Amino acid sequence: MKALLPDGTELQLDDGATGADAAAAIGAGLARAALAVKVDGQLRDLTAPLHDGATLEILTQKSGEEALELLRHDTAHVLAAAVIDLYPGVKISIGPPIQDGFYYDFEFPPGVTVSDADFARIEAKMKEHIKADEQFAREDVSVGTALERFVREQQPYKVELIEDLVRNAPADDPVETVSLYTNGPFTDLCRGPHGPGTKRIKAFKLQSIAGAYWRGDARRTMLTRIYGTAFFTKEELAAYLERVEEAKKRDHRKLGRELRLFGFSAVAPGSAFWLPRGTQLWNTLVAFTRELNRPRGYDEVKTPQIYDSELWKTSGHWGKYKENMFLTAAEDRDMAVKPMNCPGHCQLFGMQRHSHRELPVRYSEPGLLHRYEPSGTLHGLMRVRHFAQDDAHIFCTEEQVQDEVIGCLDLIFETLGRFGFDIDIELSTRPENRIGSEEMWDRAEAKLADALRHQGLEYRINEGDGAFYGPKIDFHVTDSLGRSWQLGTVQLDYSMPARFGLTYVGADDREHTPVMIHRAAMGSYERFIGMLIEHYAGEFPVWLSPVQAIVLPISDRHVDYAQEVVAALQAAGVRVDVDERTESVGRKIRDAELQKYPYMLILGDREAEGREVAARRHREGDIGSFALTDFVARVAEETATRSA
RNA sequence: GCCCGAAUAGCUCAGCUGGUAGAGCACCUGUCUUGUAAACAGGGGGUCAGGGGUUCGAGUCCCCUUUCGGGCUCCA
Repeated sequence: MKALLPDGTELQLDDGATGADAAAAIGAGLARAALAVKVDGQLRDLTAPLHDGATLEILTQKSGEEALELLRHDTAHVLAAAVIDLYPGVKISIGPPIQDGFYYDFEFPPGVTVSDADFARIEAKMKEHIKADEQFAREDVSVGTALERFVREQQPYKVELIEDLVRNAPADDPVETVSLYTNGPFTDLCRGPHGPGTKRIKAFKLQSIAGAYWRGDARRTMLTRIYGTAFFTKEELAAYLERVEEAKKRDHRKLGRELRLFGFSAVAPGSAFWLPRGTQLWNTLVAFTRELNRPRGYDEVKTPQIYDSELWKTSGHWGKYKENMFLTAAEDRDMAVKPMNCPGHCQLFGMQRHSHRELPVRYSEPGLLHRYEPSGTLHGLMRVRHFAQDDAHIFCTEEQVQDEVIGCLDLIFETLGRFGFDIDIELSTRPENRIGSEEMWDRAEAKLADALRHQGLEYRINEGDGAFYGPKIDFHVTDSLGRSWQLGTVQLDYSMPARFGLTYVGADDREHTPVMIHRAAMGSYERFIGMLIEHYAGEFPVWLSPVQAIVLPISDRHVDYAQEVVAALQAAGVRVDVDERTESVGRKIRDAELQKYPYMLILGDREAEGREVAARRHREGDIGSFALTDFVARVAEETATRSA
């Protein structure tokens, strides 16, 4: 029989030949390096028989992501083998490869807890299995045989997985057999494929331990998840661990403290205390928001913090989010601190009569919000209990929805584009727990999809993740350690205006219910600042930097001129510090570099005489001398145009 | 909220199997008056997160609480 190779050549093989045979026919080196084979684009074990006319690609460690995934999947099985050796009675569930590594979920016997202190012991046992070069042997068995086996071995999770496989199979293609993979003492229900043997695992490391609910369901057992990673070489593993260490240096919680932007206190968990510099950064972003909103027809408004529970019942939040709101009472009235601005904006809209001629009405408000987030979900600035959004609500007619959504997408891109983030877009559709009719959801989801297509944007559908009142488009960005966070959002809402009885008077002189669009570009300022810190590693562009320059007089006799320079910069709106300590210039520069000031201005006799500044750029070093007026103009220009 | 772990000076950390706290940086004072990434000397600063227990004796062992870290669930 024949097989076709990636370079277009044909390979002659005996009937019944396997991927391993094909690799051997090409060359002994490839045979040794082979991990798996891609047959007609499908990854298979090397031992799987080929068919005539198959297109083949031999997977080796040079094959990139797919090869790494295979290796990590192999390593997950070795981890399970080691854990079964060390913890008799352990129950196994699943162990897939993931981004950057793998995990395996276990239920340890009652009373047994495993922590990262046990990693050394588990890793040692894994090494024994790797050294033994145990082969991954695949076996296709009937559902009955597999069930019997896992029942006998008291592995209820595997039994449940098989039962679900059978149950969820389409009627015209029922599941009759399942595949098992055995490496050493361990046999797992597994789709495969796997590499030839455990010895291919040249470098691995267990990384962390975590609880994880069985099947991701908080009502079910919490399993113990062990995370690890694996590479084909020790050098790659070392390089990866080094990258992780480097990424940790960008952590916004660390930089926030070092750069004196914000802090946290146990007296207000999940709520940042903003130091002067952090507050400045915050205000710069709010000013940026206002500047973008103004020409787009937004009007800034202010609404109260605390409302009667009746308002939350009307909006629907009381039913769905009461547990996550800060509740209070005043004169026996149940009140709640606002977790979002929309009901307040509905109240505001309803305070006046509106003609269709006024629409769209666009209210923006950087309002302070409080959400009683579960303690375990808090995370630096990324997930907090007290925050503000660059929030706005648009009330418009059905006909205006398309243009308004497009306008929102445009605004979000202009906002996020300024910072150069890599953005992932998601369209989140109707959730299980929702209000409104199916027709409403059909229409709303279609409108958002249309707007995305109109803008030529790539997006992914996130089934069932919409807000309870409508579908949404979300903008996601990843942090320094690869965790994804939602920033901007556009949400279509056909429910809340009706619940609040909002109307406008149409051209037909009748009352109509407006459509409401909720949108934010940065999301919350807190999270956005957290992302910015990690994105820039604390080295903000000039326009954004809390303090843009620091003046460094060389000796005490230069302090007067330094004050003059400070005054000139401040008069032009430049944010500037001065270091008047009687320290060496080297010392002042070092400290200023560590604080990541974009500009350092060194002032000595030469500068004082010539009305100049000797400028130094963060990271770059000396950039030469400027006439004081020229330098002031430069920074003012960079700030005004946000060009540096 | 759930699982695992952690909490020692402002920060980063040391403190062996229990014998009542230490370093570097930062801070303060003095000397030095400095030309592009760390001058020198001295000094102050800790109810070892909080509470309870075991013990002759607890930073160290046990329990509870709080907060934080890594995940899971959740995220209007």
